[in-house]
Amino acid sequence: MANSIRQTLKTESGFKISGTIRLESGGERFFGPGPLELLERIADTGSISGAAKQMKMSYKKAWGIVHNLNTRSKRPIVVVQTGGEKGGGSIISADGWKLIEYYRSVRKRFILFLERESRKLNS
Amino acid sequence: MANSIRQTLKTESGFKISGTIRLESGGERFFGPGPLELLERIADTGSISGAAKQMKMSYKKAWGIVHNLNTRSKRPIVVVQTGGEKGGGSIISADGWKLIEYYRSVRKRFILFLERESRKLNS
DNA sequence: TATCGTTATATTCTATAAAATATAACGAAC
DNA sequence: GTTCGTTATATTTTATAGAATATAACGATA
Repeated sequence: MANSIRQTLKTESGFKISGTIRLESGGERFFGPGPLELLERIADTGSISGAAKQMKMSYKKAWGIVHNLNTRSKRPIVVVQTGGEKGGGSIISADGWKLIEYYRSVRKRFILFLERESRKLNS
Repeated sequence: MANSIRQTLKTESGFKISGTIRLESGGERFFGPGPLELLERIADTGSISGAAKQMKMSYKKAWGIVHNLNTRSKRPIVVVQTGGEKGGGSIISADGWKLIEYYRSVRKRFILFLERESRKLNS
């Protein structure tokens, strides 16, 4: 492959290989970069609405993601409290944290894969 | 990580790790699974319109993809003939084929990566 | 029970994407 | 110069996604 494509790709001023990975169950998407960031910000802010605001995402959409995660897991990923002091809030469950950590670890290896491939391409 | 997430993921009836990869230049997407399939079908049918029909995609969209590939490459990926015998047609250029082969080879390694990770997860 | 900010949900509006339709240009072959 | 199926392009219509708005429920605390 040390031929005209590589040539082409290089002369096109720096091609990169990028991508995304996600978890799916039963053919349906379950978890990916979007939900990951949302969970991280829920952990930060302590609420769905706060996380949504940070991501400039509508509360409705953020709530939908959380709802989807929770209804498709047998145990909740986000523990939600409606009402109460300060009106309520949300925290990441232990399972939620494990999910986050697992996805992060796979993503880390994925990024290494991409870097290896990009190096191979530009050499 | 041999703990409750794995447990969770397994009991959720077979989690898989899936994903997509693409080539990008200058931060913009250049090539991915969609264009790959389109090019393959153009090679099969000898025309953009035939490929579009096979993919149940509008001709306009297919043409847009081809146009994008060609205008962003210094040499055409798809050689297009308008008019002529049988009205015209399109063929994949040598550069186009190299692009296809390169993407396929990266994708092959990516699939191996996904399989390895999925095995790791379910063990 | 009045207050608070959040969760929960429905509804309406808007912007974007996709589909559908239409039409012209093309050039070899007859 | 007529025909052919394709490329090329504009326009209109439709469908989908997202944003915006509104409102109720919630439950601890004062």
